[in-house]
Amino acid sequence: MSEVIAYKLNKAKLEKAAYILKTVAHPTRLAIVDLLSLNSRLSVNEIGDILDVEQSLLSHHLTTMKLKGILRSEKEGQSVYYSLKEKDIPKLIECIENCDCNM
Amino acid sequence: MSEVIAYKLNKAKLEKAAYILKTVAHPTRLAIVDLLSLNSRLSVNEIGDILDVEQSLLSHHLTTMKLKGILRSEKEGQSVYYSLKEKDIPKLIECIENCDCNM
DNA sequence: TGCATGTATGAACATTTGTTCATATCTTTG
DNA sequence: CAAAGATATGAACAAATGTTCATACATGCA
Repeated sequence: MSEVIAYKLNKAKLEKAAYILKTVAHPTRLAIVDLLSLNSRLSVNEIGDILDVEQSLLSHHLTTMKLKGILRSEKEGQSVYYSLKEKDIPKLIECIENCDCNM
Repeated sequence: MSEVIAYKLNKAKLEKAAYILKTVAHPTRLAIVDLLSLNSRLSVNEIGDILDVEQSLLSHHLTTMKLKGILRSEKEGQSVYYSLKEKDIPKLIECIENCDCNM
């Protein structure tokens, strides 16, 4: 007769967490987070130059990340500056860096 | 004349991190991590009962997670017990829980 | 006003992931 | 050894994501 084994997360939390993680789980988007954790704000152009990502693709990524609450943006002249909205996100990277999972 | 703005992660690290994050970024797989952070090991059956996931689907998830170095498994009689191989992974969940990103 | 620059958008397509289903394998027990 | 239980596997299909391309929009400047 097995006991009910508890787990702490409910369905909604699990879905939300997965949703956020998915948003970040991409090399380019991780790089953006990393970059913005070291530089308080950067324009789309600057990010594109540094990461060497094509303009439209980068814009799609940024839009997604903003939509999901990870980034914030402010328009200034013709440039749009993005910055981290969620300060805890870079911790994910640290956290992952310490793991030595296989590939 | 803009300076080169450094970022700390190289391409390989970014790809690896994204790869691990992707593996975890799924409600069922997060639940598995959560469950196994609270119970040192569980059989496929137990996990399936608790999470109410169909056998084959669960097996696919577990196999993936094992392949990517997140879980470990040991066969015992007719059961297979899974446990967390990577102790830092549950930290991701905590980390994410503290964020208040949009949905 | 018209051109250049910076950014966004949307549709089409490509690729990756998730899910289901049928079936195989292994182990235990009658 | 046959049947039942636990888990894995693989192919087929479905759905979600990533990428590209063409083009639109906004802003600043000649």
